[in-house]
Amino acid sequence: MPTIYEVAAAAGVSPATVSRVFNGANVSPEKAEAVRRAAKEMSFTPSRTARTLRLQSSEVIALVIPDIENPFFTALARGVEDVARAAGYSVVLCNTDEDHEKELRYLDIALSATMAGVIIAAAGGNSDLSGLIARKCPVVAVDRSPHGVDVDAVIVDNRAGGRAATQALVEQGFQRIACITGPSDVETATQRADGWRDAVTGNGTTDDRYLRFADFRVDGGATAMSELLALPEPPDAVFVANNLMSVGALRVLSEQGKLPPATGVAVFGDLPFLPLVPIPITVVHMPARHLGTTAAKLLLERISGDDQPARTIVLRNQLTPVG
Amino acid sequence: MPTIYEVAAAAGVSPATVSRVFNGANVSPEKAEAVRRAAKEMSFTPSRTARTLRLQSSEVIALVIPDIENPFFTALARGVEDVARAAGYSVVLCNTDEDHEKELRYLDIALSATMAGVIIAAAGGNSDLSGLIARKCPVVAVDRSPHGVDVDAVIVDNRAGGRAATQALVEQGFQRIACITGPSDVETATQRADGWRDAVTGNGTTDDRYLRFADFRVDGGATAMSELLALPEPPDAVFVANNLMSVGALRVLSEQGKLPPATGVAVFGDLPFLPLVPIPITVVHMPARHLGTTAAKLLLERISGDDQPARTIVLRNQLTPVG
DNA sequence: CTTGACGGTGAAATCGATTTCTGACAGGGT
DNA sequence: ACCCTGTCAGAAATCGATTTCACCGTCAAG
Repeated sequence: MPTIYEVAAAAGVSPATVSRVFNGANVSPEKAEAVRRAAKEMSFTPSRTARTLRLQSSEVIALVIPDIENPFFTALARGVEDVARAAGYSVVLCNTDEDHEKELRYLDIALSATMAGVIIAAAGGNSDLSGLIARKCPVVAVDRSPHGVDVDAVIVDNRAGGRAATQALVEQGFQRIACITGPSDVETATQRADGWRDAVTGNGTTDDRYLRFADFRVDGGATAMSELLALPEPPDAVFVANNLMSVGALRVLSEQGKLPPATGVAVFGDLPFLPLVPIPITVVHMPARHLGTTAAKLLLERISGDDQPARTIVLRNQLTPVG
Repeated sequence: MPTIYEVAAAAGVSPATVSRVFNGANVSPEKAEAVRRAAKEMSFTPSRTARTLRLQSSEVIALVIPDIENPFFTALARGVEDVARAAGYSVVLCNTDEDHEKELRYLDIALSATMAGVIIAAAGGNSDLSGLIARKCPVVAVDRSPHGVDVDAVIVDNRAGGRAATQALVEQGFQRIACITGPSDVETATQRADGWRDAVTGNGTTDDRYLRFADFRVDGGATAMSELLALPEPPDAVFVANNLMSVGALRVLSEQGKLPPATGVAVFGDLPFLPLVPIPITVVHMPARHLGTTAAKLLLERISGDDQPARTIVLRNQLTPVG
């Protein structure tokens, strides 16, 4: 790894001049050319580490997500990346696995590596962003807005989405509509369940025996579905609050020969890789990529010094009717 | 961001002592305690940037993949992450989008940030790893082994997998077996197609009109399938060389009412989120996570100084029969 | 009582880039 | 001829941690 000093020596100038060439300051054409030749010659790349240390900031933003294997979050990541790259920033992806400890570790890294900012889909509700806030590190919450701290957030209207999905089941004539949602300490999970409750109230059984808190994963969805079907009076329809759990739920329904249209199914969030649509289910489409691009834009604004009070942007979901 | 100097001042010791406390060198219990108290008090975190600059290496490894939205690569990423984290390393994910320029940029970053090592699923065959090699930066190739350079690699037997998948179609009695594979400059694509050719030779039409080079993406798979079906004598079966393209291909087959078992379908690689298995297709299961864990282990060995000649590890695929 | 070893500590050099400060020099106006 | 302005370039300080080197006690062996 050649350094700026070696390049300077080779080009017969001072390190300061080399730095100026690479940062677009005023340098005479001849010296600039000499520097560029020497740099190319020895394939010199300025050390980001040294640069970051000196400037106390880097062009890297951290994207902290709870589950890298969920297509929703990878689509979101693509959105973030597109915007960030266009602005000259690199994105590093941090997978927390819904684990607060891992999350905290990554936030620590973001700080101690003086990253430019953080976009976070918090694991659980009570993520500790206090360190970032105290250090004035720009933060944008996405998909889930953490409890208690006031930061920019980009979310969807979970309650309205849950309500609309459930409402669709009501209109299809189902009577006992169950709900499988995520962990009770995750805001998106409870809000979607609230939407379900809104829609079933007065339109069927609101009985909380039909409500299951699972884990936003395939197996959790399957387990919850099995439990529901084992009830004395099993539900005739189910609203599943995320994409992965719907996979599990549908598997169980399939095993028991109760696939739609026998059972009504509405899902919050899409599964991008279904080769065909053999089964009629209602889907609340999530603008995953837009969540990412929007969050990235907000973050870039903050990074460039914008310090207006925190904003919350609510994107719209779209309901795909049964088809 | 408090520095080691401020902690030293608060604890009444020298910065050297603070450093020693945090790195487990010999320090008297009282001073150590004082340092720890002061550090906690002002919630001090050592600057990774400074540390990295001084040590000329960081505990971060870069994982460079061509498509973060492909479940295969995210599963692989999980594997890498599990092993890396257990060894105290952080993983940063770099998505190249099959773009050589982006890839080169990320490799440059890895170098200039003095990362501990790189695991790369190369975009296209002729990725330029020469910079890494010249700088002796540990590299492990995964899934695809780059052309021309001799580095550790963890791969699967693509040709054997392609042959087995196609052979299964032969045994099911299909006559005109087509092949949809990836870009012709990606090794995995051509090898899988070679496997197809092995199996169809003498067992049906080897006509290269039945061979399509697509892009390893959903839409590419769909387009290729449409073209194949539009042939004067369309194929009665198809071997699709990756998971995403199979989604597109099956969509087209569905639209034309030619879903399996009417058409034979065999796929290299799995789609994890199929809620049910309504259609009988043959799947070559890829050990994605194992590819990741194995690659990470190799890399860690290299990082800790192992300099034996490069190795190639070939993992086994498993054929899931029609079901 | 001297010598050597050793644990504990601080001062200062170091990693590689950026930037301020300063000086040299050229050109234009009076 | 003199001053002022402006451009270009180098010396040196700086970012924050690590580590070498030197030094001081203390204690044990001779």
